[in-house]
Amino acid sequence: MSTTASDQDSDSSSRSPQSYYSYCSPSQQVPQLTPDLNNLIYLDNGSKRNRPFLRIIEQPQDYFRFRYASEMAGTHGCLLGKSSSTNKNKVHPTVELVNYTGQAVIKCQLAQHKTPEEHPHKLFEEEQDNDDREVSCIVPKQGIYKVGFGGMGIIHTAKKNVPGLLFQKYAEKCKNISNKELKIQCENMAKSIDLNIVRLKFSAHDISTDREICKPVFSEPIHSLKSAASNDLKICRISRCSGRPVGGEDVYIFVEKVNKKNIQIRFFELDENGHRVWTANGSFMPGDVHHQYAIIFRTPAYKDTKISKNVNVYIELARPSDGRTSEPKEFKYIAEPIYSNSKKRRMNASCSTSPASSGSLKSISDLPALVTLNNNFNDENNIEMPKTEVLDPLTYVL
Amino acid sequence: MSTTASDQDSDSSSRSPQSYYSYCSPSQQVPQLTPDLNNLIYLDNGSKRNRPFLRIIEQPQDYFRFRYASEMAGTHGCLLGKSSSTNKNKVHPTVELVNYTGQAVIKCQLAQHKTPEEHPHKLFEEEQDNDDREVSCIVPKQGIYKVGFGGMGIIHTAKKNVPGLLFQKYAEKCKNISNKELKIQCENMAKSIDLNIVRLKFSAHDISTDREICKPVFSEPIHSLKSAASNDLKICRISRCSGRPVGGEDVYIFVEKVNKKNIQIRFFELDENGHRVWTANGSFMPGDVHHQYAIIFRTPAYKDTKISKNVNVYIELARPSDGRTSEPKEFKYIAEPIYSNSKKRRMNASCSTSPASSGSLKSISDLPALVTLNNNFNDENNIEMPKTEVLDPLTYVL
DNA sequence: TAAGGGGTTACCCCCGCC
DNA sequence: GGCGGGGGTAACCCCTTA
Repeated sequence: MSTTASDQDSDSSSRSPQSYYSYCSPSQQVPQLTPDLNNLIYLDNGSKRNRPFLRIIEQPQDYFRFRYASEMAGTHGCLLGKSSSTNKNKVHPTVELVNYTGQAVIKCQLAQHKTPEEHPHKLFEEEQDNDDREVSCIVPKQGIYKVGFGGMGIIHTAKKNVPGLLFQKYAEKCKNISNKELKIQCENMAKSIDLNIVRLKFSAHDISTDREICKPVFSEPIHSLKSAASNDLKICRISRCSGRPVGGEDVYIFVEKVNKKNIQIRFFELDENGHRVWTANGSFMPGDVHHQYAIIFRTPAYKDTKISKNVNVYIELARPSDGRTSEPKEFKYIAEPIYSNSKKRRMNASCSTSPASSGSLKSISDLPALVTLNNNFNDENNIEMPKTEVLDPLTYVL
Repeated sequence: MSTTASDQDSDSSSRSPQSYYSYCSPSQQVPQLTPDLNNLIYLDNGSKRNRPFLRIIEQPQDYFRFRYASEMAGTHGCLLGKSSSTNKNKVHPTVELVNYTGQAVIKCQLAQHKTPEEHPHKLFEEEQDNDDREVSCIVPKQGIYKVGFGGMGIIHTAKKNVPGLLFQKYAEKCKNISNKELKIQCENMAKSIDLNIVRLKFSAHDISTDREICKPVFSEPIHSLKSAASNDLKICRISRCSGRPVGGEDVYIFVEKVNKKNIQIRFFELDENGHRVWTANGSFMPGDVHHQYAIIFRTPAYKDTKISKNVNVYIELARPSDGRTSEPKEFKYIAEPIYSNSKKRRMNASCSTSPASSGSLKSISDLPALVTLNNNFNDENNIEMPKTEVLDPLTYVL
């Protein structure tokens, strides 16, 4: 949801002004090898004119499956550009070297999420058998200083190998401390590295001297697709998508891997401008999360329990640790007949996903009448529940 | 469910008559170190009088967690007797050497499920640091020829180590074939061994010569608790436990680990004698099994869709590969008002497990009225669904 | 600390689709 | 047939409770 600009390393003390130019709207797609008039915009700024800098034209996708070395036997697809998901045609992470003439080498390697340091995971290039931890390209190509990095993969370094890798790296640099001491330090360092998030680091180098032409740029983070700490949140199936405004009704949902101590179910309502005018949490306890893949929760009461007509709201999963949310699913609070103005009630008030269908929410009118009737309340009887029967929502917050 | 007798090795060509005596009812508990009058029964048979034999007094539990060597750092509880689950006091697998005088060594080791051969997993004895694959005890103790094997664990040998283990074992025995050939044979042999099931093999030996005093006995199989091929089946939560006799309604259930290609949801009805007078399967496809832990299925139609009063049936999980089933959960087919004789309908016709409660089925009267009303049909309207709206149950069979 | 359990890591393999 | 995904298993690691 958050369309953050590609961040220059946030820990770097001297923030380069160039970083302000590296913003790239996710919706903006810049095809490779075609003239890009956007360049003119960047030349329009007086203070930075003529200083070379790198800028990310196409961010990498947010989520990607990191593969272990043992999984590299076959082929499993490469890291794509962020806009590949919205468009049909595939693009790759792309950078441009601006305000530079002559040849240069652009290198790509993996950096940690929180620091500019090298990441223990390995950037892998298809069909290239180099054992470096980086991928290189030369600009200009066809006269253009833009280069897309295609065919890259991320090889997941086994956790147990990380301390050794760091030790190797620092062994010659740090001769002043004992091996034993260094080993302990490397072990501590290893613990601080998040193996589920990497960033791409692009740097530009003089083709003959290898000297850096400008400051490197860092991509937005790429999250491991298989970890419950960083994966994509998703509501796959939901047992009911309507209910009473007083709440307190059980809903069974099937979800992609979640951590039971780090998940919320959020109900919210949007106004016509798309602003959230009401939110509340579904109530459940960690024990109601079944093996990371399913949750039973109780619907929260709507802000007005005496609504006279149905209200459409949304349900989403939210992960407190990083603020990520799932795609929302629709939910409808059904007006109780006693408060309803119209005596005509709708029959299509509730819905249910069918076993035969896949996870996506169906149009209500697609559903067989039998199913749409299942969860209706016996509204002809018009029974109002005693207040004491509505269980208190125990909102669970991390 | 099946109360099989402890089986003498079924592959043995000459079946020992003693095996007929080794039957031990699961409900029968023989406390250790107390006189056992049952012995008299066994002495009553003319043909076998005075021949020594081993008999299992207490079977091991059906399900146990096999631990990897890497998990043996702490302690995780030992293998118990089968009747420990029904009683409070713990018992251990126990054998008795009958018709023997003088001292003897009783050994216990792991055997494969289908053959009397040694199992690659390792029997482990607490506080004993022996690297044997067996546990030994000496009888008589306190004058009694019964011995309980306490403090045993099962160490799961890694699958990849099995061929090597077999090779080691056969290397000196089979000098007539080449190492290469033997290696291949060991690899094939390894594939045929079920690592998720073991049996205990008890043998009695002369204390000085180590010669076997009688044929060994084999316990009932012990299943690995963590594998979906052998674990305990369980329905943990169920979104509804009542429905229409015509079936076709969605039910969401949370289950313990299952294999989507090897699981069925069975509805059945019992008569007053406990015989299954009707069975039908819930319909779903492998894709409706969510990550091994949850299933959406459609209820089957009851044999009579025009029942005039509610019918209580049961739902269970069934695993075709080994015929195992879960504990059943109750389900009620609700008579449609049009066919009902009585005009008084029950309000407690449906139920739902509450998020706050654990998995076990609650008494219907325990449930809050609000919840019990959720899934009722709008029976006041008395709408009969057109036949075409009822989806055909697509019974999935392995 | 014993006794049980759930979750994570690393690995292995299966699909549907070109 | 092999790409581009994806789910399941094996092995390991750690957490709850009492």
